[in-house]
Amino acid sequence: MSTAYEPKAIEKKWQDIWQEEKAFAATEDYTKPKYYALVEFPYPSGQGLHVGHPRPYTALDIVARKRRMQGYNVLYPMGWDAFGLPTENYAIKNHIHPRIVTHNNVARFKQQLMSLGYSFDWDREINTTDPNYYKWTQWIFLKLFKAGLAYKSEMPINWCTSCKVGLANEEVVNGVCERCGGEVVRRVRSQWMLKITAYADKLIDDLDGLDYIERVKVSQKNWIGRSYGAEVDFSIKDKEEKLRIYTTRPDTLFGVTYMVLSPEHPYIDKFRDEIENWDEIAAYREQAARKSDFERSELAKEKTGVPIKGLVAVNPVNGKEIPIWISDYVLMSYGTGAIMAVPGHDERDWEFAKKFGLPIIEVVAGGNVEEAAFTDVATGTLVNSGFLTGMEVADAKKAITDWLVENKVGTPKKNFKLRDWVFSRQRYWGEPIPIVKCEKCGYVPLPESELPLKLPDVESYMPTDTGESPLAAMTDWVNTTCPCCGGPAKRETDTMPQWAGSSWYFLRYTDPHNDEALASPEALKYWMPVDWYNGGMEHTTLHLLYSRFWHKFLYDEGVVPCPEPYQKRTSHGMILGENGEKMSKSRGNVVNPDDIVNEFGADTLRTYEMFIGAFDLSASWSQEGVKGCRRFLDRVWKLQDLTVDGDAYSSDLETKMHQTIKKVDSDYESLKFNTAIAAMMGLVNQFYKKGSITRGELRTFLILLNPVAPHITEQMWQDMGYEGRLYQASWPVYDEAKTVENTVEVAVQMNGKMRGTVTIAVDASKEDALAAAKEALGTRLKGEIVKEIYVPGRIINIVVKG
RNA sequence: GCCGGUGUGUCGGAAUGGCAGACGAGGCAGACUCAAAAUCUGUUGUGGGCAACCACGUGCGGGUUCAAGUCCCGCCACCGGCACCA
Repeated sequence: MSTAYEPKAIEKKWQDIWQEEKAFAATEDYTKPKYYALVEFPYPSGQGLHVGHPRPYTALDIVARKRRMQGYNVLYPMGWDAFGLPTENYAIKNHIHPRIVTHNNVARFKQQLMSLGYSFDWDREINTTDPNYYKWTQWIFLKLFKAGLAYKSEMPINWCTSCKVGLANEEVVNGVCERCGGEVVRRVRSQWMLKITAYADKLIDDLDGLDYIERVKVSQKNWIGRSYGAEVDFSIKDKEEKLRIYTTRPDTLFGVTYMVLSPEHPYIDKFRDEIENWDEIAAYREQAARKSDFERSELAKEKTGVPIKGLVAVNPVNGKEIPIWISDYVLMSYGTGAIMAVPGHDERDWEFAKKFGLPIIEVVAGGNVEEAAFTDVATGTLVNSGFLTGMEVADAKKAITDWLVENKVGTPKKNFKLRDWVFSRQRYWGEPIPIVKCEKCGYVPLPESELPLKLPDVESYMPTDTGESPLAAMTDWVNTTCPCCGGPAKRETDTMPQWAGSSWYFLRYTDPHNDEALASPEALKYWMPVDWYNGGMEHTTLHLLYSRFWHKFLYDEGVVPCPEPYQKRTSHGMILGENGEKMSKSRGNVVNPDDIVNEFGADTLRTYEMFIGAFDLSASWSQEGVKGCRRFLDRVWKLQDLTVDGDAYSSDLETKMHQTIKKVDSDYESLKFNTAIAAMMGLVNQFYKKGSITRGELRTFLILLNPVAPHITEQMWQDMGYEGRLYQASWPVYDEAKTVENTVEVAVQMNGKMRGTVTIAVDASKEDALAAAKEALGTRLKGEIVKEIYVPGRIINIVVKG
């Protein structure tokens, strides 16, 4: 009899052995085939590890361990995305330096991750707050600056009047500060911006060659929001200036009945003297300016606006004079800040026209424009549209665009919803921006030799009243000399956002200790791109887009060897509390992974998290389910007592063995860990039913289970006296021919309804199969047979009439 | 409103158009035990029938097919994201 299964007695022991033997170190042998598996590195929060973390980590740990057993040189690294607001706020509240808070949190996280037995290569651990790391974050920023992709711009930010602090959009809830409930207003500040829009086309087009799950691609495309249309110049009566608009429906130009300017449109001030109802316009504009984003969207349903008296636009296609309105449903930040309104074929324009009694002209047949805007572009023929009348929408678009170009009143134009990236934070705990401002020379980049520009060790990192970064108070640090002219200059006091460090960290893992470059060209050439990257859906449009942007830029600069950082991207679902709600302290449904490891063991936690359900869907925690997985591992442990001699598979289980290898192998590849584990549970049940397992069967079984439950299997491997370590074993292969039984149970149906089963040879002829089926049906088979269907190995269906 | 996702036993969840409910949990019955826990064995969709068996059953309504949880059309509910992008 074996001793009882005691995870505590074996898990720490094997973790230490693996560490000592450098079992999972990626080697520098660039002749071997490589595999780079990556999970998003965590933000080391003060709460410690959440049970959500192990889900993706275990999933790719399974893939990494399997790849090693398949002979790959595997890179599976881990690190810390440690700059950020929560640490800074905690530091302020508790009067501990953020560096120390980070250090403590990282230590705790690392200890917790270690206790789960992940095969991370800990020699490559990185930390975004390490000056040796952020030196290269700053280096990339300088490259962006020199390439003209980093620039300063006036931008409104969210300002909490009570905390006196700039807030991220996510920190503004229902128009008030998330933390104190204080009023949030918009303040205009000069901010560093990154020109991600310069890569908008590539960020969409290059998705085609990538193995990303479809919904990630769709989200990225929608976020970038590319549209094709035309810019058209409307003349303004008795004026030289043209009113330029953007439209995706130039084909509807004959249906324009009015124009709308955004309240921020420069023409309003420009033509102030001509506007007869200036007071009314000014009042509307002020009202719009006062609205927060929240209020603007709340009031989105009810359109508001004021006609501008004294200005009249002229439609270039037919010379018709049309009124110009001002309304906040037109945004200054998209297109030209002005639109042509076609109420017959645009829902917003239709709503506005109905409210203010403006005319509606039908120019595309197919709907009833008095009832609703007709926006279908697939069907419909142009009417009331001069030379376009009679054309289909697609043809009309092309014809009118040609006409606009020919008559020099418009051009084809492509637009994006994507905005440039606001890259400044008025905070202490982030990477300093390596720029100084000189009165004479303007914004001057620090020379590379001065990197890293370290965060000064301030006494107080409290936010200031003025909305400036706490760094601004550090006059010794701020006042410097200009690298260009040597005159007095001031350092930039804003820091980078948390997204900066995570936008290139996957490159650093390939060569984490390099002092000469962010990574050596050889390491990058060998390891990149990442073969499989898994992370949360919440990072689809921010982190994933930002890091692709940086990578593409570095590719254009010749720093990295490939245009895309990640070949494959998958996403995991959330783990919810037992009540099906998101885990949170206030709901009291938080499960601490440490407790599960203590009570059941790391292997049980790993197995359960993989068994809980489909990997990409959210799943509710169940303590009973955890117990079931522990019970399974107990049964695995006791297989040792059933072992009999024999390196081969026993004849009655041979097929089952080959089937299970095939199933587990393919399920691990397609993230179907729950069914892989179910298959292994089924196999264990068979061993018990039979009452014995050969050494050869157990050996294969241990390898299959190892990626999920590495400690128990490694221990059993040793106890059974198999050669070497289990982590060094080779992944088993199956024989396709041996995955099929000689005889098979086939369902028998009559008129498509189940009537029983027959056991026949797997390659039985149709005649034999039908004969067997008819015998099984016996007297129940009556009436005239009209059709007989036989799908070998699957089903026999006899269709009768009468 | 738009985009994406999800609806299957008591619960978590399985099912290349081919035996719905694998696997796990829970329940019930039994074995072991003085007893309980643990463990082991059996059983477990609903209704009818002593039984063989029959009928019904994958959110709702239609359809295609010899055969639909799966494909098509039209809805409903819930979850997540975006929100006047011309």
